[in-house]
Amino acid sequence: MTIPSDLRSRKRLATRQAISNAATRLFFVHGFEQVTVDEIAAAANVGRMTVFNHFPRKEDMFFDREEEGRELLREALRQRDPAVPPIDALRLLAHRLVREDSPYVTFSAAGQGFIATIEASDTLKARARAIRDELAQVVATALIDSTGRDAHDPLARLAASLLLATWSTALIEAHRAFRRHGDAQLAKAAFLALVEQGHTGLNAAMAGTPYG
Amino acid sequence: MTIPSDLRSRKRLATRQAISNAATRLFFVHGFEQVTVDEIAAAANVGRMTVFNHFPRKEDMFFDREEEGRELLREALRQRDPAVPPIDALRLLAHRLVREDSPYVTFSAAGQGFIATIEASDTLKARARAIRDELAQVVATALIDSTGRDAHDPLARLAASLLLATWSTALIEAHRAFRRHGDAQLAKAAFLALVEQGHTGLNAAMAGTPYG
DNA sequence: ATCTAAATATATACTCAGTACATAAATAAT
DNA sequence: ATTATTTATGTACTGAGTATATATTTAGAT
Repeated sequence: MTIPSDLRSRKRLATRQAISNAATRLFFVHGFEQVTVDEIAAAANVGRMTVFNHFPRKEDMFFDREEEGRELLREALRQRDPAVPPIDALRLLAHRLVREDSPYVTFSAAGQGFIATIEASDTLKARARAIRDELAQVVATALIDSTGRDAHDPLARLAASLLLATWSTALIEAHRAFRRHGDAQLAKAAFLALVEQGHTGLNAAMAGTPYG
Repeated sequence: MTIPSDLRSRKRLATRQAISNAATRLFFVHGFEQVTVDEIAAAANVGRMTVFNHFPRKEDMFFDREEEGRELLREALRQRDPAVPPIDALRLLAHRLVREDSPYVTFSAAGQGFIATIEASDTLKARARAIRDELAQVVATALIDSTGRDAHDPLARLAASLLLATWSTALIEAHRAFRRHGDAQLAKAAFLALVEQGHTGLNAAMAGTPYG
């Protein structure tokens, strides 16, 4: 067992990036289903098998950076002020992301292309839903960990599910608002307004539980 | 243009049923991914193309009856007492389904097999999520129709999304409860308890809006 | 009953994602 | 320089889904 040297991992990362970039560009232009893996391999100047070596599924080239989102949620819960209930910590995270212009809540032409590409493909929509459920699982686990409740507590899963439903709806609707009015500030406001509305309900649902 | 006669549609339906039955049985026994379309065609005594003629996607053989669920929601909203807010009408629907032993909220060994088969397959899980989103869309549309609000009202979508998140979580957790305790009554109680909890939040989120 | 048109079933040949397995090329470590 | 390990890639396969053509069955009219 040897620690991977710098040159090797940098080369590997470069190859991965080349593939991801070529793929994303092609997906944006022609649509996900219209681009074949062979075309991506050719565009990235690698063999077809190299593509699958880095990305087990075609969708993974589009949804790179999944892990970041997961880590964002985990961190926010881990580093929260103990006086702040976990769910509220995530509400504050939403505000912070907007304040700090995080790419997750940035509305721009590029972002529209990203969303439009997803909306135009059943496969990408399916993957987006799967990611939403994975994030809900992360939140549920974190909620359980930070309250010391039973690992199978259905309440934690309900809270997590409602939270992710709120966030994803808020994101989608904010993108819709941006598409209609072309105003990024307005879209951000719409995002936060829906997050607040959802969290109002979430707090009510969890009032009197350890998650409230 | 001729109206399809009885014999024809009965034969077509019989073929469809034969395929669906053969497929579902094979999926239960061997798992979704392990069964090929060729095997299904053989088991149902039809040609391979006939399978795709009736079911565009392999998953469709498993999730037959989708339309029923959609219609159930639409009907509940259409036939509701005007004094009852639309969201509450759906809460009452949940109770009615349990009271009337609807297959959707019945917990049994067969139901367990159904859920277990889904849980064991990424493809089926993806389809289940897609159906959840389709139902959310149905609810959102119905909410908008029954209140006369703007067709793009983000609040309706948020409400629908929270509602479906609640229901699907409640269903999954009830199945988990049944798996652990083997008690159908307990599972039903767990289902209703989570639905109530979710709707408490939903009502709070929608208080002061036309959907409350 | 026979003929015609429509609906339904099926055969053939294809595309493309993803897998299994083998091998080559590059890099690390001695 | 040699050997071991990682990374890239080639070949051959499986299986879902599509396109298209054809056969078979049923409906409806005369």
